[in-house]
Amino acid sequence: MEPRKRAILKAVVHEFTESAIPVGSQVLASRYFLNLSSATIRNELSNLGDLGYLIQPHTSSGRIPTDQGYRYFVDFLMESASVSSQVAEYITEQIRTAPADGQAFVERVAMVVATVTQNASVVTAPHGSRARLKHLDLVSLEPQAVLLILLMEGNLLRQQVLEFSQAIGQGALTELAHRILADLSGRDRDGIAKRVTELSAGPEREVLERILDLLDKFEQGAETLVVHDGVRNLLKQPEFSDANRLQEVLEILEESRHLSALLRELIGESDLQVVIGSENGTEQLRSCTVALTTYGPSGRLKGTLGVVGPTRMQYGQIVGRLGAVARAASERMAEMSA
Amino acid sequence: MEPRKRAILKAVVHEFTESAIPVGSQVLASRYFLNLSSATIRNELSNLGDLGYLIQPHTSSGRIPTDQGYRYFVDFLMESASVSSQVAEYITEQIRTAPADGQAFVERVAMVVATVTQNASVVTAPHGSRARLKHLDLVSLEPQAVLLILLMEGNLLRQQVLEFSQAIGQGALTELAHRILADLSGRDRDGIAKRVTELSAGPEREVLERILDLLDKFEQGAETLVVHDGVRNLLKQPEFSDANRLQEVLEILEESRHLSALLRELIGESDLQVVIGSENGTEQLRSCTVALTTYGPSGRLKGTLGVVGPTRMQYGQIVGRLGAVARAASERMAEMSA
DNA sequence: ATTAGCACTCCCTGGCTTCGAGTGCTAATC
DNA sequence: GATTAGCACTCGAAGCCAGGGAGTGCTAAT
Repeated sequence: MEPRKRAILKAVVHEFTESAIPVGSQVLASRYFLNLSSATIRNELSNLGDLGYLIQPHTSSGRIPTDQGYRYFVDFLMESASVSSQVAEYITEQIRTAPADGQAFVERVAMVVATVTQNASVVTAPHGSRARLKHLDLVSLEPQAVLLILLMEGNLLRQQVLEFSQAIGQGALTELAHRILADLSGRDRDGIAKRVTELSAGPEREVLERILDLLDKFEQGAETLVVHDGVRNLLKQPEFSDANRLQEVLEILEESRHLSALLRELIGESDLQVVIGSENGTEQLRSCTVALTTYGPSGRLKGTLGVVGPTRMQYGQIVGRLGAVARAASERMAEMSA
Repeated sequence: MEPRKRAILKAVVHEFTESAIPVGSQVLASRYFLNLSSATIRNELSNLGDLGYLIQPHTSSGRIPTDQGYRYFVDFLMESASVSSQVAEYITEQIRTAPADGQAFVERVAMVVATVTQNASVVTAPHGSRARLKHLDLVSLEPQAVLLILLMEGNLLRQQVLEFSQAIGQGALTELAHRILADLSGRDRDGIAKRVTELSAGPEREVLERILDLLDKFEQGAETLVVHDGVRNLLKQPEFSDANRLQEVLEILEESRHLSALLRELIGESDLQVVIGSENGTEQLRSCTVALTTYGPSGRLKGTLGVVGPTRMQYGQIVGRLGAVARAASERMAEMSA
């Protein structure tokens, strides 16, 4: 595409993401292209329309970018904005003072992302099949019911009730927990799986199998911790002044089952993913952009962090700030689990 | 107040909570009072207006209840609706299959409340200064940093990082945790406080003091677990078709710090609390009703469970269903921690 | 005390007009 | 050949007006 077309597309996206009103040839001429006449720009706009990058809500209105237009912008024109020192300070301060508790930490991250991007945020706790077991405990509830407590890397506590076929006292449980912990501490999922195969039947093997179950459940996603925040920010955007739009989005956000599956699908392997409007397989998100990145203390342990907002979002700024939060959160976690 | 006035007020509230349109004398005459003329009803409506129970959005429109009108309705006219067997089944099924994990359990309860009331729900985990310690663990993170894990009644796990003045190995920590647990298991906050005073300085006392800190922090509220769900339901209500209204409410719901303070203040000692519109001290909730009840497995352990919705809510039905959920959740918890 | 009758109020709706920003096209210009 | 001035045209937004209707308050009759 010719440089001038690119420049005009970029200007349209800039202008529209800020003002939310369709942009016409005159404002472009007067604010961005002083050496071009509005007529010239009209021609270019018309071409960009033919190429599928821009659309007119109705004849004789200004242009707004199509999903494809945003896509081109994000892929080729966007500059990831540097983060102002004020915002950077806010981020580091909030992350520095975040609690070490895995759940609470994730909630703090979600709050920070929502605040600095002024959109809705979505965050999953760092996890991964390579995450290592840090601690484990067995607590007797009823004669045959036992609470299994797992502490994984990332200080994420998990609990699950196990039903034993016969009663075991707390003393025996404690002893059992010790033995298992000594055996498994520092192992990841596969390490534990290997250990299971080596054991003969008995309570120890039973517990190990349940631990594996639990880990797999978290990994396979149904139970992955996903929190969201900042829905209130979406209400400030004109595209959500109509309640129905927001309702669709909320249905996705509040159903964390859907959400975790969605995130898993979207983020794939890449480090930064921007999914624009109809690129979302999910019907309810067709007017939203989801921007995601990963964070975590190590390669073994990765969480997802991102925003959900109208396709008309300030991509450059948001990508920049997402990165800043991800970096801060990763560093903090590395300290925590050092 | 004369019986007939009460009947008419009741009819107005019924009609308006269902239709959301101001109700006039004719619909009342034709649907509720076949033996009265619309003119008679007009007189009564006018009187009810003078008494402050009804208001007209504009001259020559039907009446809608004032906050005071709803208050009278709730105090004297409302019949807590019995829960249909279908809904009752849904509730028991969802609660029965809820995970034993304290956090996840609360989230399930919030989901159920939101679903059966079709409003936004708010739920806190059962807690209380009389709750008993069930289990405790110390895990070494860094040489001098130790993760304290507490399991309280209600299967609510809490964690906090302790910084020790000197390094302690995991072996010593495990031994310490055992000793403390043997000492404190089954004690409540005051029991632990008493034990602290009896101990001389040392790592054991240090840990006990931190445990007390942690417990008090949860009780005093800043850290009380509060979850909400069902915001999407509010969007179906016409009073929130205007995004600004919803934004105010969301600011309260999403700021769980505010929320927990609010709940603590509202619920007081009573078992069922309905706070209507401007009765809310909180400015942002002036057009909302908050209905709360308590639940928990025992007198020692009480959580709050309730809804936030427009003042025009179906009070009878909602109160009935809140009660049903509270009962189911209480029973389930009693089983869990038996 | 109740009710029929009636004038009145005020919102809602739909149609109409005006206004203006923006367009596409054509012909002139550089 | 690209650019631009000029111009007719389109279409939504906003304002205005009239008609319809639901609902009221008041008065007089029952």
